[in-house]
Amino acid sequence: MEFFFFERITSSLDTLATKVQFPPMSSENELNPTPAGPKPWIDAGRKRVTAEDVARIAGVSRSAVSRAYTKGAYLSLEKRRRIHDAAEALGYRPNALAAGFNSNRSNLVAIVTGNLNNHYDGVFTAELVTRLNGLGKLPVVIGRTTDNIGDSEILEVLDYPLDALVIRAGSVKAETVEKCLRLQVPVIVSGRILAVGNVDCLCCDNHAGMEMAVAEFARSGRQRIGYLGGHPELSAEQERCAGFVAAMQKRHLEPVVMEHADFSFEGGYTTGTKILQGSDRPDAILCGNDAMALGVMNVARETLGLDVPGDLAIIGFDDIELACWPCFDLSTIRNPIDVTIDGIVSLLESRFADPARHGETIRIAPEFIPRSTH
Amino acid sequence: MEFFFFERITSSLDTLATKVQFPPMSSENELNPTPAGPKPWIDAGRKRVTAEDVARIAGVSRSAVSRAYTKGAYLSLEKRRRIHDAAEALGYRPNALAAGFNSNRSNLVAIVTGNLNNHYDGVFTAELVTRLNGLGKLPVVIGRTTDNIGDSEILEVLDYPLDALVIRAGSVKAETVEKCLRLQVPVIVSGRILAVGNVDCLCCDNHAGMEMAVAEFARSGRQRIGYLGGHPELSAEQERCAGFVAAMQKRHLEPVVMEHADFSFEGGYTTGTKILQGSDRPDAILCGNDAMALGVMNVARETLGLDVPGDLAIIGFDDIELACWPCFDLSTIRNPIDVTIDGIVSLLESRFADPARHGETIRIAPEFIPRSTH
DNA sequence: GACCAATATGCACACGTGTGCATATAGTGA
DNA sequence: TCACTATATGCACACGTGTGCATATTGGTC
Repeated sequence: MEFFFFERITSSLDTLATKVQFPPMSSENELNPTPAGPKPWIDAGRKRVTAEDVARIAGVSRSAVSRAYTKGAYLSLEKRRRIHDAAEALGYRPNALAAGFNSNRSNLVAIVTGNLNNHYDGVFTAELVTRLNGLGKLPVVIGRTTDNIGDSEILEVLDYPLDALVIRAGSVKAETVEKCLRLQVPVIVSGRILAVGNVDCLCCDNHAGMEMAVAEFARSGRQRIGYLGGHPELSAEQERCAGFVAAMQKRHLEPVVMEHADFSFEGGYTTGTKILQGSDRPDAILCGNDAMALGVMNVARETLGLDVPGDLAIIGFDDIELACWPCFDLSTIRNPIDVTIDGIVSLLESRFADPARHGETIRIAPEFIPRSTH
Repeated sequence: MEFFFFERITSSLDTLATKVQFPPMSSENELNPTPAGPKPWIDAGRKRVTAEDVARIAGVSRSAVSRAYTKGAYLSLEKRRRIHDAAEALGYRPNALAAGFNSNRSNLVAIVTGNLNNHYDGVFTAELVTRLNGLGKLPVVIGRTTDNIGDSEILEVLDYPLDALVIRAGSVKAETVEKCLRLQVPVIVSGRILAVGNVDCLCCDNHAGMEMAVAEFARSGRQRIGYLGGHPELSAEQERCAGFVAAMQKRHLEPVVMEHADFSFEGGYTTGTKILQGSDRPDAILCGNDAMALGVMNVARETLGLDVPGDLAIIGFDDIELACWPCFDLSTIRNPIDVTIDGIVSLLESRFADPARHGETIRIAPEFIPRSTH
């Protein structure tokens, strides 16, 4: 009697099996034979199996099913087994969203990132995703590959009850962050410092990094130093540019050229061409990030046949994976992803433990990585 | 009287303001001044504002609030205005998860990807994320940067009611996919063909791609052709390797060497060193992907001082962005990401429209991109 | 047998929303 | 005034789960 439901499902599946058309056979077929038993096809009318269904099959109350998945809950061994069997037969898994729904934890953590095509941001996001997966969180990525992300996308994802929001968009408005906080969503900003209550921030000490780079150029006797930055609207660019200018002034040096591109290889290549073909060519270029530095290096070597570092010294910023490839071996300022991710995870855990704690700011120390381009 | 709730909130915030400690001031502070009015700090005890709260403030029923956010619903202009004002004052946004909870649409789409540090997979994921964002879906990324992802991670994310699951893990088991289908979660597999009912697949015609590459080597008179593939467990590698072997046999050519690495630059570099320093060096190497091809190229040029393509011809697979950088200018087989993503989105939409439709398989046509390394 | 603690189990509520249904009000035409 | 339609609004249910509370059963000790 109580097995009626179960029978209805299997019979429904058998009926379906005759109707559904298989995709064309492939060579994979014998490698991965479909095992015998009920075919796991999607049935338009049927919905996900719930605890109620399992309870009906196992002949227990729905509460018992819930307890079967709760460690430490009182439940007789006999029932636990019956429930487990029924769940197995039906393919039941507790709906984590429904569970989190009343415990007020969605496990959703949104990662808002600037431009995913930027190699550094891509690796950064991937690394953060990996860590969040390890913490049992669901990383929801919000980003674009074409352009930098805007604040409207952040507001959209806020419609979901996030456990936290990690923002890595250099131009996010303080006003937007405040809207997050009003919805009681903890915010962590990476890549810029934001003076808004309750927000945790991490940022590389870009100023110090640029000072290191200029010091290296000065030490090796470069006199005609140029600068190629990213989009001036981005916070990282503002700090790096200011750091460069300050370091130059300190040494009474005048920049030969100062240009801005878009933090991409293509940008570095195009603007690098303009700089190097200009009337007074620098003998050193400090780049706002590695991608642009590689673009400049390509112009120098491939297009103009210049010797790097003989004719032109180049220093980048970030230390992306490509920087240490033998063909580049780029001197650069490391903006350590691992340290930053560790910091984010640490801040997240502190915030989960005490949502109302005051905001904390972590400055990440950059490091000069001497290679062969300066 | 009915405004008691609102007053409680504001007074609670004002009390808090004296207790919470500000983060240290920064130079950003005057750029982004905190606007006057209630400070949007997180309050440990307070929860997200609900429609019920808005209803209380606006003096209407909760249904009315819901209708205020439903286009086309009957609601007097007067009420709509009052609700909008109250919502604005409280910072209310409908909880999208609760809304989707009973309409059986979570908007969550999981993307399971092999190794996020693989450049191709990284860009692929980023592009798919961008598209899904545009469709109003929440892309949940499951992946690792260290190793290839396993099936257990897929089963974990299945605890959430996904709208769909896009798998790009070359070694996913058919059994795992069946578990997804049993939970009524549509599955799209990219990068391999899986003969399981209701599953949509996309896969580049790797066999044809390798045939093109071998044809190019043969045309330019290369006789001593070697092969460097990825991990043999991955479906893409199996197809590519088989394609290479078949194309060679067809021309009565014997491979000089056949090795396998891990689809990474480092793998290509290390195994490339082994191949090129061996006793009989090939005059052409066909690589399983571009990353390894670039690794091989680095060994050849930087370490051994070989001329590419004079001493050694190289052809890769994928056509990643780096392949067309001037310093590489790598001849390769394009595995077009844009076409693949278009296909995924198209399959997704068909699947949403008719969840029970039979599985469809799309073969993506590869294209030979002649550059200067062959 | 009496008492108590430990174990087992079901009921009912909460979580936040959309919406079907019933009902109330306003507007229009005869 | 009546009938009919268009508009407006609230009640109550559904979605799937965890859990507090009350109650029932068991096992052990005096």
